[in-house]
This record gives sequence, C-alpha cells and structure tokens, in this order.
Amino acid sequence: MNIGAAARQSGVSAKTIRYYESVGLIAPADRTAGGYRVYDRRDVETLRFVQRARSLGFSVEEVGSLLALWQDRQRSSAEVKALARRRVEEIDRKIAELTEMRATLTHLMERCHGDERPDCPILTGLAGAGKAER
Amino acid sequence: MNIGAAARQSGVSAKTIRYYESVGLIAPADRTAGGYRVYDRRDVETLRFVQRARSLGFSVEEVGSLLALWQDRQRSSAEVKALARRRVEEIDRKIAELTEMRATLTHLMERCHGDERPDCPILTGLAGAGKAER
DNA sequence: CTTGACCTTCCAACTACTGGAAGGTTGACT
DNA sequence: AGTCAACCTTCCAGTAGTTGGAAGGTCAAG
Repeated sequence: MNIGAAARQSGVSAKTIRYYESVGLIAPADRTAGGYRVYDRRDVETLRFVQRARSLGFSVEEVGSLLALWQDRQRSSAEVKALARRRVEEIDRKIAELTEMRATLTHLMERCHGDERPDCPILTGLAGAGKAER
Repeated sequence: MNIGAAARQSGVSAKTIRYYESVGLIAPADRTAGGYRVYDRRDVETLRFVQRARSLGFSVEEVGSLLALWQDRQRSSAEVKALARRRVEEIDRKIAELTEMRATLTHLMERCHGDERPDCPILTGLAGAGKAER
C-alpha cells in the first residue's frame, strides 16, 4: 500500500510518516520502481504503536526506545515500566503547574468586574504580583 | 540601566528581552552612543508584567493584547476578563488531556511486572490500544 | 493520451526561546 | 595611555514536532 493508505489506516499523516522516517524513528520504507513508498500491515501496526505512544505524551525519542523495546523479545519489562514511570512523573509536574496557573488566574478573575469599567484587578495583579493594589 | 541589569530586575533574560523587542512585543529600547540598549524603571515594570503573564501561560501574542489593555486607561475590564477566561478554559482542556494520559499510563503500568521477564502489558497495550491481550 | 489523484523532494514556517560566534563598549586598574 | 574583564552588539542556527506549499513525477481509469 502507498503512504496515503498507510496514513489513513494508522492515524499518522503522510507528512508525519515521512518525517518519522527522516529522523530515523521508523525504518526507511521500500520503494516501488516509480519511487513510491510501500507499506504493509506490519508497518501500519508499527505506525499505530508510535501514534499511541505519542498520544500518551512520549517524545519521539522515547517512542524510539519504546519501539526498540517492543521489537526486542529479550528485553525486561522493568525498562519499559521505568520509562512509563518517568512519563507519569512528568505528567504530574505539568498538571501541578497548570493547576497553580489556574488557581492564580481564577483568583484574579474573581475580583474583576468584567464590565465597562476600566478598573481591572487582573491587570494590576499581573503588574504587581498578587498584591493587587487599589 | 543596561540590558543585563534590566534582565536581573525583571526576571526576563537579556536574550529574551532582545527577542521580545524583535517580535514587537515591547517597544525598541533607547540606545546609548555606543549602541547599548537603555532601560528605566518603567521598562522593568513592563518586563515584569510580561514575565508574569507568560508564567500564567499566556502566549506572547496574548501578552501583547494584555499589555495594550494594561496601557490603555480607557479599556473595559470585560476584555481582559474574556482573555483570562479563555486561558482558564485552555488550561482545563490541557489538564483533562494530561489526566487521561496519566490514567491510561498507570492502568498499563499496574499490569506490568517491571522485572526481568520480557512480558510487558505496557507495550502490548500500546500496540493494541487498551485491549492488552492475555 | 489526457485527466486527476496521488506521490516525490525540498524549503519555510510555526512557538518561544537559547547557544554561540565574532566583534564592539565600558570602566577600572596599572 | 594601555589593558583586561565584563558587558554589550548582531546574526545565524538549533530545539520539537509537525504542517504547508511549491514544483514536479507516477499511476490507473476512461
């Protein structure tokens, strides 16, 4: 199958498949006489694996490790679990950061009338860091 | 004061101040005879405002709007509040996304021994999307 | 043999910086 | 005056992960 079909079946765009190939995440595809890339069911499976790992927030480099681990029948599950654990920790950090941002923002918003008056504690809060002068 | 001092006082690196100037977020600084950029207390205040807005996750473009609103004594607080509200919604979306990622990942991890055995549900889960075969 | 869908490569843009090279300015100390 | 470090300048390139678009080649149907 051509790249377009592989894209449709894997959920990875053709552009992105070429990109993954160019950065070495996936092996270069075979080519037809005319130069078209050719994919089979296994390739689509790999692409799907990549797509899912990416959607879970693993970086392209981490997906590379995961892929190597996936294709290595000898690997220990400990390595994979460690990678996943690191990812979860990172997610927790991001969630904490976003939660704090959210709290600050809603705190500022609560004090803002949100009407025609120019007075706005959000702006003074941003200017003076919390001690919304008034 | 020079750019280095402004950087220290505002918490925005000299590199980043130049970048902000280059993309038009802040006005071009005055220069000394020797070509050095010169900043005063007001500039540092502006930089701090930018820094805080950025740390709350506003994009540089949004900070531009916020800055314009901040400097406009006529603006209505409604505009500012709308901007903040959009930001909170975005944060909520991101938190939801991360929370889902986290759940999927921990679900997969729970089933993984994490030892020397090659058997790893995390990988089969990534390969087959959830229905971790076995 | 033409048409249109699909494919190819390559270059550029996006976000928000950051690093580094090559070179100019300043101010203090000798 | 000379010199040195610390500072500043501009410009180019790279980061992550695509995406968009241009220019052109391939393929299958009609």
